[in-house]
Amino acid sequence: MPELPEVETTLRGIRPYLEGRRIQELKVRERRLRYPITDDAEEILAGQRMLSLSRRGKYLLMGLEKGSLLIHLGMSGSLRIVPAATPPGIHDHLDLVMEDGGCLRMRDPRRFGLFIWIADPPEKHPLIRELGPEPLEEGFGGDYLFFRAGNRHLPVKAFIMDAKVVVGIGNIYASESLFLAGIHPNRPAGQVSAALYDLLARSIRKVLAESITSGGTSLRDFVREDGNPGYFAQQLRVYGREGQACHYCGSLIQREKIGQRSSFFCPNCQY
DNA sequence: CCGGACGCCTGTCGGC
DNA sequence: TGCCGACAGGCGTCCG
Repeated sequence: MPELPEVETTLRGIRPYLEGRRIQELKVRERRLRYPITDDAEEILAGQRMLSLSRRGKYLLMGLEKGSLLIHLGMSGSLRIVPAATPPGIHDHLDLVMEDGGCLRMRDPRRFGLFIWIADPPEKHPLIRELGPEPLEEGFGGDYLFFRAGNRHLPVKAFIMDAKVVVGIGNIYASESLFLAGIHPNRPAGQVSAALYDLLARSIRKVLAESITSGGTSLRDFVREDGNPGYFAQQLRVYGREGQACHYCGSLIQREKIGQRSSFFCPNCQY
């Protein structure tokens, strides 16, 4: 569920409560996430100072005095800052209690999320090592996408959702970006022109930046660190709007499965 | 190597 | 009211 804007929103929200502070203890109520939380995690984390927080794609990285925490929110995960005494709800799987009484609480009903400690630098970790460029940073643009697309036949929507190509774009923002660029999500990646990839790269940046400004998209699960929703759902142009009028031409927005994922597009504006 | 299908989990919603 | 299938923001693995 959380894509780059939701993870970025979460990062900005939790950073002031964590950066430079010392971890008092890790409390785990459910160890079975995507990878099980190992039995030594509590011992490793207790007493360590959190030196830095950052984001890589949809991963959150927390640099500690020794090693790092690697966190992913999967489909349904969220992180909130709560007073340590707040009773946990269902699916509140763990608390990272800080020495000042603040507490980072992870909720994840579907348990596709990840919370692991790693000893080596994160950029060497297999989950991070192969990731493509950040879409909002240098190194990402139309010429890069055009080059990577080569003669590939997969739908362009699946192509931009591949984290090895570019990180952070999930099902919502893929549909939104392709609408802005006027590209049909089912077009083979290798049959999109360099000029259109330039437009697509700009559209991706625009959509992600807009959403970050709005605090991300809340459809069902996503909440910000203070429990409030993000408001970008109100600005979605096609996602979730099947059967409704295209804001630009009035045609009815269609939904189609592409790569087992629902995709939304305007049949008139996108080709 | 590439692309598509599937599985991992729980919750919600709509139709019958 | 209850049941059942479809679907949900991600991603790794397997297979042809």
